Amino acid sequence: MPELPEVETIVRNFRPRLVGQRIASFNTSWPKSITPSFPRVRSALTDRSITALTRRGKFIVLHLNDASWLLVHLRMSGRFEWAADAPRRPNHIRSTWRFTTGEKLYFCDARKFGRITHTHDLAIATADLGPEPLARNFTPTALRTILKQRRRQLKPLLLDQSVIAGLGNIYTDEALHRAGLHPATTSDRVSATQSERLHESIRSVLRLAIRNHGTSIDWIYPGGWMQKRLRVYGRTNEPCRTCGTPIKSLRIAQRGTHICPKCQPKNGHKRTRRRKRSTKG
DNA sequence: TGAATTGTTATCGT
DNA sequence: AACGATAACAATTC
Repeated sequence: MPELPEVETIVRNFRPRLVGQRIASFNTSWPKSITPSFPRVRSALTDRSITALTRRGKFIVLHLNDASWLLVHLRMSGRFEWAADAPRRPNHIRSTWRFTTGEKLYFCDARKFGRITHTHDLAIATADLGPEPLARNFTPTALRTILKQRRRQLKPLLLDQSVIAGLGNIYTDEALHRAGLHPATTSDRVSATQSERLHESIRSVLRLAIRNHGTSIDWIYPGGWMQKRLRVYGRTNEPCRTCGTPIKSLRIAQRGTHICPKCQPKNGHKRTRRRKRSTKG
């Protein structure tokens, strides 16, 4: 559930108190979530200091003082919690960091899908992630190239972390609506103008969501208010904020998908068919 | 109670 | 072979 803006918010929130801490001990009650293995990660972490906290796609990256890294992926329901900040002992604690200051950090995860990975080579660990959509090198041309290189429906293409890192179900739907594109549109049929609009939509919706500290949909991720600004996600049958047409929910690539049928027409308004056929032999 | 939820991976087909 | 579509899966909530 947490996507790029939520992960970015978490990183910003935890950075001041986490960076500089030295790990006294690390423990888990769910070793399946730890890679390469709990004993190896425990010894890699013990007595190390955290020198920086960053984000790559939906991964939280803890930089350690021996030039190794700990990657945390929240998947659906993962979250961090400082023991001292919790009014009572949190539910679903899976892993615990104890620091030399005496502070304790919990990794809580109701659904146990979250993953914690230690690596000595960050580049290898993140090798199959696509570009950061908010980075300078993610230009309109870069997106145009991505769309033309493939021939896939836009929705699963944008959800694919190896294509672009950080988009999930919410912001994919939001970006496509803002760009006026139907999620089932085939990527190589997106025009240059549409591609440029999609590029702008992706970046502006992510920036807006970060400014709003992410989307709080349910119990999983509290604290954000981007849900007030969403235009399609979770708004089935509610009026489109652009044209008033009821938002429709459909299923694309086994994912719940939300569109405005008027703002995001299936084939655009032009060319509804193509005749070209491969004649290579 | 079981349908819904998401990102990743394995598998199947072209 | 490379790519794209699809199914399965992790486990829990409401």
